[in-house]
Amino acid sequence: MIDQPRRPTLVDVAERAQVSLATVDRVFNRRPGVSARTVERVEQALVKLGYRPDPAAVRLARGIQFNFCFVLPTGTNTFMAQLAGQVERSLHWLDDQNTFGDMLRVDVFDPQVLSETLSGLIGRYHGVAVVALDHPAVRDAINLLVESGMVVVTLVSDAPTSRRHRFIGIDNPSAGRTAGTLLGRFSANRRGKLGVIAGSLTLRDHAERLFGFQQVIAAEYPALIPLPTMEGHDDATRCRDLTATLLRDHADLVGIYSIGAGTRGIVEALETAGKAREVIFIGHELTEFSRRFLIQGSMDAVINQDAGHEARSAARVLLAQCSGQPMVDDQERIRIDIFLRDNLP
Amino acid sequence: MIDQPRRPTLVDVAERAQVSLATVDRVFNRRPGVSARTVERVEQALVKLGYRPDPAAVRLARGIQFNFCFVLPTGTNTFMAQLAGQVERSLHWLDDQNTFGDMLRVDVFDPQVLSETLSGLIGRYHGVAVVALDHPAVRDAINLLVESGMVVVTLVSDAPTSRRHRFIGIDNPSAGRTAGTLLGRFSANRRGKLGVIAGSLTLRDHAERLFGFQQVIAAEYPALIPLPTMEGHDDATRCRDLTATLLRDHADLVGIYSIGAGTRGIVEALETAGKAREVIFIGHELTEFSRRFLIQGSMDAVINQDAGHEARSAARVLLAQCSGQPMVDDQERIRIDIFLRDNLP
DNA sequence: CTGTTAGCGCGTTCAG
DNA sequence: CTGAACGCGCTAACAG
Repeated sequence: MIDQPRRPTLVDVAERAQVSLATVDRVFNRRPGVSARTVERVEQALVKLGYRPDPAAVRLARGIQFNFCFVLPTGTNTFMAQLAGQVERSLHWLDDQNTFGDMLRVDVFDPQVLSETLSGLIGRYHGVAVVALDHPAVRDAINLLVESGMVVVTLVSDAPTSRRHRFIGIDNPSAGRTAGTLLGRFSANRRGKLGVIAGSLTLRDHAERLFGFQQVIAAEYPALIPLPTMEGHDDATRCRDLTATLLRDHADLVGIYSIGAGTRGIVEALETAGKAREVIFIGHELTEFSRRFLIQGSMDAVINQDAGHEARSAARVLLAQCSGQPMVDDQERIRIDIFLRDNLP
Repeated sequence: MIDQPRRPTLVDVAERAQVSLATVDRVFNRRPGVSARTVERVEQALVKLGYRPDPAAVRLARGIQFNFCFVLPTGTNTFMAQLAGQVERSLHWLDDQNTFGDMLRVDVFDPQVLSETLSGLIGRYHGVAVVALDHPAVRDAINLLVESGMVVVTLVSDAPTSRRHRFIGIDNPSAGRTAGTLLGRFSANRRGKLGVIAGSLTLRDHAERLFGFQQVIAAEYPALIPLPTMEGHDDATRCRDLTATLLRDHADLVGIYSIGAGTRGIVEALETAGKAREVIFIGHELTEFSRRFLIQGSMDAVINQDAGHEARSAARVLLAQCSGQPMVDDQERIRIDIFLRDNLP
């Protein structure tokens, strides 16, 4: 290939500034012990040559290694299983960056268990990514980690009042509004009730989605009346029964918004009642099931957060924070994906 | 931090296999000149220790440098400007990977110019990312590059019959179907005409979107009749005039699908006619304009491809192909984003 | 066939 | 205050 204009190295800069390699290094890394005059000369050479350190060489020379820990919920929720799988893959990637990662699975729904688990991590890792819970005990535990100098990011579910460095996940009120708009527009001016099934309203993200949803429906679609929100505890069987009740009690049911998991149960009930096409159904997270439901028409839209993206992003952000590198903000923003039958990946 | 179980190095493997560093290297990199017995021993040690090469060290030692070229269209189309900006940023990233990138802007709509430009790249780069055109001359030029040993990826617009290594962009027929479904469902069972404005139907991606769109409308929404497709040449003024004509001639216009650029003009005409709310309008690409139109309600949905994602993906894919590294397929799949007012980033 | 050795670009002692 | 020298993990000549 044609002339490779070899990128300038510290040696090049040293030559140009008529000093030694070590001196240039000291100036570049803002270490003390260099006379003002020399600093001046070196800095000139630095900018003149447009020096930029070779990240590979830096990593090699510094021999830096980090330890990260991913704390995920136990349980067999399809989305969390997906997330765990993707985190697993990110761990391999981290390995190549000379960083070791562990994955812990705990009952994040129990604030005590979660906060104790987190506290136990102090001093053992440089960074922690945790599917959090907005609870005082958890917040304190996170703050403890941060104060001890660790980098903490919350993943999927935030603890906004804590001092975590960053939240990696979607904007849940917006996700709820998105569901509301889709349901409203898909309803084709029909008039009637809306069923809303959450996992548990004590979960902040579910509560936030509900809020956004109700906001839009109330403001834009007065013909649609949301029924009291039910809690399906992310359980398919339970959701199925709730849906069956819904269908029995409300002949004018226009649509259902499922805020959490349990999608399978809802579709089952809809199909049993022969209303899978008639009732508009919107839920969260693209899984093998919701994917199938979209294709066969029993679901109308799926709001999704990309588990792979979230896992990779968490790994990248932790690494960037720990090693003081910049990051591409744009790349780390988790989108609120809308999937219809037509744009499935 | 706690015990860092230092990752095994080639030296560790060498010790364990009772051979020298060089021998291990030969075995690991499948180079000739090692006796079968030794190979055996070394491989055992390799797997036993779970050896994985340190990418940073490899890059440093190999001193590999690549030259990439990004070929983008000239013209001031907002999306292409976005793409160019994102490519610019990717070039910086590539720089850190010790890879130099150039960006060329040519009139890709002229097959001759494009194919000659491409042919001129032979031997000057290791990899090329090009916003292509499905034309025999272009296809031949791409094949020429590939045959000369270069890695070629098409970006945003494909040349599917060429031997490019990969296409980085969205599935356009699906994008068209997505627009069709949204328009159909948003139409709330209204009955009437649909305006369709493309940039130019000689552009493969526009033709593909149109195909998908019509497919869905014909099959699922018989109450909606697409009018003959018009060509706005991605020009706002022209699109405005076309839209004005459309509104004048068809009182029963239910919606408009804009396949290419020129969104601004369409909204202008809609607002002049006081029909911005009444007529459903769906278009492509999220820009500062379409963003505003979504918020103010003159657009109902935007189908988007993430220019930043595409630029980064092209860079990563080229690098991975050239250096023989694996890539995360999942991460390189460009999504068909749907944006409503509610889920704007 | 196998081992020794000199770098790659940078960080980090340790002398001067 | 400054410079020389070694090492990080790996590759690639060059010996043996």
